[in-house]
Amino acid sequence: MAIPRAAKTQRRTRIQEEKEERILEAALDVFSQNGFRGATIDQIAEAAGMSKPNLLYYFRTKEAIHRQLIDRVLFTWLEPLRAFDAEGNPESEIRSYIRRKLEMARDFPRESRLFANEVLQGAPHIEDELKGPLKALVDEKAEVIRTWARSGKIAKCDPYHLIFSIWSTTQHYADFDVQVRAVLGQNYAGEGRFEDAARFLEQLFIDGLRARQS
Amino acid sequence: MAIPRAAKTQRRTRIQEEKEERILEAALDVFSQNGFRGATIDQIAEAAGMSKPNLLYYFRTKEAIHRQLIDRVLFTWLEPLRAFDAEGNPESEIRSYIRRKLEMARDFPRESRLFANEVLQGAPHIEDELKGPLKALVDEKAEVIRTWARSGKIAKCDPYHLIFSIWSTTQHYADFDVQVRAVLGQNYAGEGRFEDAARFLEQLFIDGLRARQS
DNA sequence: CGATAATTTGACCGCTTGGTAAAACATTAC
DNA sequence: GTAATGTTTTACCAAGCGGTCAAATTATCG
Repeated sequence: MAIPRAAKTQRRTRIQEEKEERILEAALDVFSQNGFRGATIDQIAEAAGMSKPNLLYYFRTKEAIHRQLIDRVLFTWLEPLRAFDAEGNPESEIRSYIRRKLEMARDFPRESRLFANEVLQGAPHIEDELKGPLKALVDEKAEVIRTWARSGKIAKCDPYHLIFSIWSTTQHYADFDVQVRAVLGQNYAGEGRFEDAARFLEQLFIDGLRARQS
Repeated sequence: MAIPRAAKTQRRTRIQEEKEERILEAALDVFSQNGFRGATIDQIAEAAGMSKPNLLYYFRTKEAIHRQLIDRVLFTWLEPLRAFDAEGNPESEIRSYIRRKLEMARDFPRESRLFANEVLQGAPHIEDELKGPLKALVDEKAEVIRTWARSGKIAKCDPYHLIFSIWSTTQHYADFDVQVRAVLGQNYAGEGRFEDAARFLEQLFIDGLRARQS
């Protein structure tokens, strides 16, 4: 009798732990490439090397898999912003924020695309998280930036749009990877593009935000 | 007898013209919100106010609708970059390019999202266009930028990443609109965000690219 | 008008999809 | 060992999907 699925007992078995991980890993592949509606349970099951009903034994619905993935990603995705330190040196804080975000785009492109897919399609599953925790965190860091600007450490600028522009420029290398590769062409498209991007973006933001007297 | 669908005669009737337009308009809504796989013909037909078989009388397959939409968008989407003038003043050229791209994000967000959806999911339908015409155009304009940099009119920088960063920052306001609204909150989220964005981005890029002696 | 071509509809098909039921099989605890 | 629990499989279903077909309807033109 196994009516209640894999969650009746509080303790998760070794098998549960391992299989759920495999499913999430496979689902990340599939969701990030096809979006929620475009992904099928069969695809995920095959990628995870198990049958569809077996997968559904661990996650009752497609949405359940997606939700858990999104929750994870959302958390780690904001890590770099959380690390933004009000006490640190503005220039080096911004510089290392850009660098960290770029590293994430390079090392976790699937996570970035999962998130992009979700937001692009109207964020039907995470509107609350965006309006709640995300907004709160951004508000907090925006205040830090505003303080820096007021004390003349960086140029006066709208902190929200500054954050948006760092998000968009860095995530571009994950979300629009195909386009970036197509434009740069074979010759250029080694992983070196991330270093070139880092150099360019650091120059742009640091020089663009350098405090001016005018 | 109407065996060959709406294309046998070279001359397109008034009805054809009008219905096809209505279908494409509806399809833009649906595709841009759900991506290709996520969109259904029924949805598009309903949005266009006609029955599914009727829609399929004008476009034989779902892909045919999508392809035509993509072709259109791709063309108009590159218009601002094409307008980039080698003879013009670098600062004002860059400034107006940013402004135009932002206007497009504001006025044609569905087109932007259609494109983003496509690229995000690996650009299965437009890889050739990216590697061909798009790359060619970017290569050309990159050379212009490089010339400006060499002659000291703007700071030395990687022209490709400069273009990427303008694309990403401006399109962000269309593609990630939900997130932008969520973060800015009710108070801020009037259309004024585009003006704030324009101010910020112009400042960032102009100051970030101002020629330096160092 | 009448004929011919263009358009629209309703019924339908085969396939894929998310999800279920129940029984077979494996593991663990005593 | 054996009983209880946890896991996996096989067979299946109802709904949704892209698309077809033939008949019905409407527009066009001489």
